[in-house]
Amino acid sequence: MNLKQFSEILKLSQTTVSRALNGFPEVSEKTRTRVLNAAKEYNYRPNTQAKSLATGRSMAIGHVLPTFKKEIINPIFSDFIAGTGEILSKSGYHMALTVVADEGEEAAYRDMASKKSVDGVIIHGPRENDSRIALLQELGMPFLVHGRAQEMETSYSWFDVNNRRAFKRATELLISLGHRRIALLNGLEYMDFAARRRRGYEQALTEAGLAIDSQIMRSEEMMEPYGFAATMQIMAQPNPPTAFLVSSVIPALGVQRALLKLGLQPATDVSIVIHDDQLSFLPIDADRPMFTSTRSSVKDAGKRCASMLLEQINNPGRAPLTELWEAELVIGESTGPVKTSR
Amino acid sequence: MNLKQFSEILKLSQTTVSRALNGFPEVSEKTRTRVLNAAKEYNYRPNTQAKSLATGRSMAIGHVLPTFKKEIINPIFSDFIAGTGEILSKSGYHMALTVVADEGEEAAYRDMASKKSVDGVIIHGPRENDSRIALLQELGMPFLVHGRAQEMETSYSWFDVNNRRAFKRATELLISLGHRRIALLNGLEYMDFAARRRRGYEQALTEAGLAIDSQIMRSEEMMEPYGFAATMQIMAQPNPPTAFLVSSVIPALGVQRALLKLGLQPATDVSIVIHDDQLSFLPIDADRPMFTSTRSSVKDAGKRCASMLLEQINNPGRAPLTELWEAELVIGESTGPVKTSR
DNA sequence: TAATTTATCCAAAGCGCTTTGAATGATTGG
DNA sequence: CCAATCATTCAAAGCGCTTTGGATAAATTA
Repeated sequence: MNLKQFSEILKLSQTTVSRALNGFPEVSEKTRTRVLNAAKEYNYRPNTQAKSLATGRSMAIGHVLPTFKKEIINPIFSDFIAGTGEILSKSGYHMALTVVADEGEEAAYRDMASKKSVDGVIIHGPRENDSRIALLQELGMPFLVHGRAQEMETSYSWFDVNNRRAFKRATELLISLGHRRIALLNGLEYMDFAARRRRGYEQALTEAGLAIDSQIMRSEEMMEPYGFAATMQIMAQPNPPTAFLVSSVIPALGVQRALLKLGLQPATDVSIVIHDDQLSFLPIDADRPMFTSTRSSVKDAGKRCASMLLEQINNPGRAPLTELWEAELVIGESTGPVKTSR
Repeated sequence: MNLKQFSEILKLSQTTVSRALNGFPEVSEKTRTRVLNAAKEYNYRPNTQAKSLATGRSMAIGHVLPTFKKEIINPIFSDFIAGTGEILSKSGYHMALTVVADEGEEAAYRDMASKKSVDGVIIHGPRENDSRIALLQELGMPFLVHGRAQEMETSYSWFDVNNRRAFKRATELLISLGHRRIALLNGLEYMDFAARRRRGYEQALTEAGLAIDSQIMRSEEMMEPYGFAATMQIMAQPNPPTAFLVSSVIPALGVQRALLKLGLQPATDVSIVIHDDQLSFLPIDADRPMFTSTRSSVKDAGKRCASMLLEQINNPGRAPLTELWEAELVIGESTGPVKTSR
């Protein structure tokens, strides 16, 4: 059923029906309810593409997912879009996903822009001086960065968690518990968030007069085996750390596995602090949190990002929006005072 | 830049340009290359909605994601779409995601159908006698079910892994290792795949003349704490099992954590077999697999589902397509012969 | 050479909607 | 009672593409 047929049934013009459906004031309440009821009865809904063509708005926001190295799509993504999607659907938007190989990323954005297939995009996992930002600005496509890209002169809209501060506080917590050697299992440091986390860690160490030792620092993709392998290796060193700072729950599970394999008890023998994105499938806070963590819900981040992007789309002229959230420091069962050496 | 402007530059009609771009034979090779080069030079790409409106095809396939209980979006989903997206983009398709609350699911499908916003959909996580199947058939929307729904009379296209067989074999393996009490930590059993897994497990037990004991069977959402809590509780029982069959890596990590906490060694004290969807962020097969598992890549499943759906879309008349994959049984480090009791 | 075929190209209609500009009828004021 | 205002409604022009049904020129055949 299309508008023409539908309006013939109602014995109204297409104009009136369209206006009635879209809430314009030039139509009487009586006819509006008549139209609305009939729409429900005949299950009439305007064709998406026709509507988009006429209005010039696609009512979609895009995510470009590069199958970054090893063809991984970050698991954090499922939680993020759970949040994003919730907000978007309330505004009648949906999400368009495009999966591309690393090289195809720029082309994918150009594609979206020239085909006008989306009204805006969310940029994930910004790197230093990320080229996507300049690209989208050039294309005139509204966008919001989930994270930030350092060393950018131009201003743009972003949403981020204060990763530096979070890791600084986490490190300080460990220091206050008496730990002097603290290992860092970071994410890939060409990712902006990981770089910031490292800076926070180093700041705290420096301010406490502790040395920064690259022997106990790692930077890799945040997977379980990474946590395991790195821990096994680091703990085998002559002067092993008494605490670990880990960038995500996933590798932290590997750390835990390694410690237990080594016969070491978390908290008593070795402390662990993690950053927790509160992934829905890896909740760590059943009753008493399993890990001490700096936590910030990635799903909530998704919600906020969606709102901010919509804001941006609906007010094209406006200045960039930025927002920085502080992570919460939650004490769990994985930290304790350093063991007074025999 | 639109087609009109673009064709004026080329001093050709819109018809010819359109045909050149879409590979129709009625245009000379010379003009075709001229058009193609110009398109690249001027960065011309046809407007998506206009094209869709004219052709009647949206070049999108839809995923409806219900934020099922606890607002979880299954982490398996990220890997699945990594596969799906890869195939789709090769064919010029993209994915449209809609996140809905449980109740809104049917409405979301109706919406897609009447708005003609997608050319087909993939149904995730089918339940018994799943109502979505009848709905989509009624709506005349091409679809493919990832999984199967039992007790459906009508035929439809599906792709599935032989979950029953996989769990039967896994159970048989444990039995052959001498295990007589085997716990099952299943997913939610109103999900078709989980119900089938349970049946496989029970079949193997029955055939071996072993009792089915609901005391050592659980069915819950596959999260880490579930594995932990269930294991702690089951192992505290009078006659604890000597092996665990676990539905996913995620709860298996919890099982492992529990065992280690209880001072039990996997394989030597308690055997574990899991089903492994080969999630990219939880690879268990670094060198020697950490877990013995029945494995089947969910990403590959995503690829195959995409192909099958496209097939379905491109040949509207054709009979439903079905495909059943066998999971691979991989021996890892988590299984061993039962401990001969003291 | 005239008639036919073939290879190219094009004008215009149509996809289903929104929106402009105008028309109609009802209401009000003088 | 007529003019002016207001509230409703509508016809038709677009949005940017594809595609039908020619038209034109070149190539082939008789």
